[in-house]
Amino acid sequence: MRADAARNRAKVLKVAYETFAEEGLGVPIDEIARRAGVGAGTVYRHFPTKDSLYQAVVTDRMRQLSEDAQALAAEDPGGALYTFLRRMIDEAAVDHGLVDAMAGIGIDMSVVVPEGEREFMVALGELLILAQRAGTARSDVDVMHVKTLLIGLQAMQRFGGDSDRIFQIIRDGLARSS
Amino acid sequence: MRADAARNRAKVLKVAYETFAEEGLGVPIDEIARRAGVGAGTVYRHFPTKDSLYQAVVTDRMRQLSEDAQALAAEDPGGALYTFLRRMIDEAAVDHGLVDAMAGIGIDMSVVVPEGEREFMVALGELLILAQRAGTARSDVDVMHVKTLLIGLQAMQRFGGDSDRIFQIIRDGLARSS
Amino acid sequence: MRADAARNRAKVLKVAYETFAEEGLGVPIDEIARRAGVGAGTVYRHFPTKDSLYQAVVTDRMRQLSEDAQALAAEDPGGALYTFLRRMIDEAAVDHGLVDAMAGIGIDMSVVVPEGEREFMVALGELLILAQRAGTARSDVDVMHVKTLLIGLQAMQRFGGDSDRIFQIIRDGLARSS
Amino acid sequence: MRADAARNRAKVLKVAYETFAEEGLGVPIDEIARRAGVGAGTVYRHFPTKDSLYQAVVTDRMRQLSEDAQALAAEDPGGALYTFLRRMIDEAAVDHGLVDAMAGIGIDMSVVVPEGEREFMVALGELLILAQRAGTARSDVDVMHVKTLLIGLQAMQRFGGDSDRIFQIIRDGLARSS
DNA sequence: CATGAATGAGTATTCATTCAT
DNA sequence: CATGAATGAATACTCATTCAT
Repeated sequence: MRADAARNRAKVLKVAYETFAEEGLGVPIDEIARRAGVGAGTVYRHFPTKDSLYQAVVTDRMRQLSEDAQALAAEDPGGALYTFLRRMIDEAAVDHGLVDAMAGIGIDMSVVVPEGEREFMVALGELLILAQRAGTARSDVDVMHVKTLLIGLQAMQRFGGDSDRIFQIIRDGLARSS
Repeated sequence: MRADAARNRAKVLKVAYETFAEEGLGVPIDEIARRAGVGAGTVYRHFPTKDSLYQAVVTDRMRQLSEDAQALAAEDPGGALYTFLRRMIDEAAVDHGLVDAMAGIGIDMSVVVPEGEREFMVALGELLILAQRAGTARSDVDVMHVKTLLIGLQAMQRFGGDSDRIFQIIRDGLARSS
Repeated sequence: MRADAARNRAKVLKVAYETFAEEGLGVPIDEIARRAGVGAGTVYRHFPTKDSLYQAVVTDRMRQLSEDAQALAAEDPGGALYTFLRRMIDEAAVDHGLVDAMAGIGIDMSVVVPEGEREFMVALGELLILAQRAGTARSDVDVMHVKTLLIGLQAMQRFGGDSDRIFQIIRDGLARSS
Repeated sequence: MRADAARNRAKVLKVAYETFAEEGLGVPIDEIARRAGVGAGTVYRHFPTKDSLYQAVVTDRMRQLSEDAQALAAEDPGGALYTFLRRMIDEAAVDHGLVDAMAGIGIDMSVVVPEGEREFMVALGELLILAQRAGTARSDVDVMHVKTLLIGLQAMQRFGGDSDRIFQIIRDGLARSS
């Protein structure tokens, strides 16, 4: 790919993420093209359908998150899981329910983002194992449970309310020895 | 209201709930009218905008749920909270993320369904107090926390996975004496 | 026709005139029914189509005008023509372009209101003849010319501006001995 | 603007003028698109609302008229005013009451077409001054009076009847030394 | 390759008219 | 007769996608 093409792709991806987060998934492709400073045709060259753009945005985001998780694991193995969950929850507000909105529209993320998803799960799994070793997470849960709790926590965060107490409840439940 | 009008209104509401649940909020009004066996104009007579139909569907559902909650409280005061949560979670699969989908579309339920909401919160609050009295819920949570957890649990249920373990985690977290 | 039916008919006619004048011809029949305090069905009983209501409104108005013209002729034969024109022009603002709006919508009044029209022309003709006898109108014009000027004057009045000077110009043109 | 886009814009404008004149303002945009041989979307790209299309049509027409007026002034200063009025009146039949129809629909041209309007008034003002210098127009009228008379003349023309005599009456009134 | 103009199917909403109550 | 609920055709406008420039 030519350098300028790659630059355009990256620019569109970034703008798309921000725009979806700000305005919801309903924003027209034209609007994203405008904000990215390219023609609509250029968006379509890189992402042949709107769904493929959704997918690319989410994959990209998951990659970033996986990297964050790895960095946290290196810094503070025992506390990384909760730090990471807390961070993702806080960012859920920014994402404005991207994933749920997609679900609401009938897009099944697990089908649509298999690669990014796998990477992400691996990274999350690492954090869980470290926490279990450190005794801060019960042993009868696996990475899917944590992923599920994460989904729930994000939903709760978006719903609003006393997120500290909620986080504490989940943390207590997750830490309790079974 | 005339008998036939009331019948149509109820029919439309029922069909709308089912159709939104099945197909998502995107279904055209025409489709709902078709399924309800009425003209599109009839839907619009009762619900002058699509948003008002969303709102009516949710209000209606909340009323049902409030009634369910009251019935449960009468039967089994101590266990009612968890029975109710469990039931709502199971039904979340049917709802197919109605509320989240609405959020994704930019509809703020708390603005849109104040009456039904209030009733529902009162009923849920009853259950919480009964549980606290029975010692099955920690005392440092209020009804908003429970509502928030419910939102999260529904999101998790829709996400799929081992809902029993998840429910147990939340229950443990909620029951833990603070 | 029963007394209440007649009362309804008159009420609808009055309300329709006022409403069309205020809001334009676009107002839904339902709105007129509402303002008249009757059901939509009742409007349709008396005026089976919207066009027939337009027609009835205009016919009714013309009948009033004819009566006005006759009264003026009796009072002041020489000046009646100009007084009448002036009055109609002033009322044009109230009518808000009823007739022109109808023309704009593709309704041809001359086809649609033959009776009322004829009466009106007779009354106007009377005024013209009286004015010609009194020497205040040139002799090379007939009632159609006056009607046409009236149409124009109403258009000008609605357009706004210095209606006195305009009226004077027309009056000068109409009075000038040919 | 790209050449093809400009061509489409012009084509739509031309077709819209003709179609409004023929069929009234009620014609669906789809119909105009069809007649212009473009998709509905194309009409909307150039004129994002129907009102903006009305406005563009009128602005365009006023520009043509201003040019006509200037040409006439150059040819025959003394007679230009009446020649121009006469011409506009004759063309009023073609316009089929565009402006009045707009007024009937509730569109205020003076708000909507300020630029085209100003140009037109300037051109008309020129003609009036030339006529006053040549002694063929009374000195106590200004350009607004003439504009108003024009509106009225067009209304009369559309109404039908003996337009020559009418024109003569107005001309006599306008020429009469005050 | 990039651009942005064109396409046209899709949809919420309105309203004249009919008809069951 | 009166009512107002039901009908459904009509229409402005949007936006994903294609394609000429």
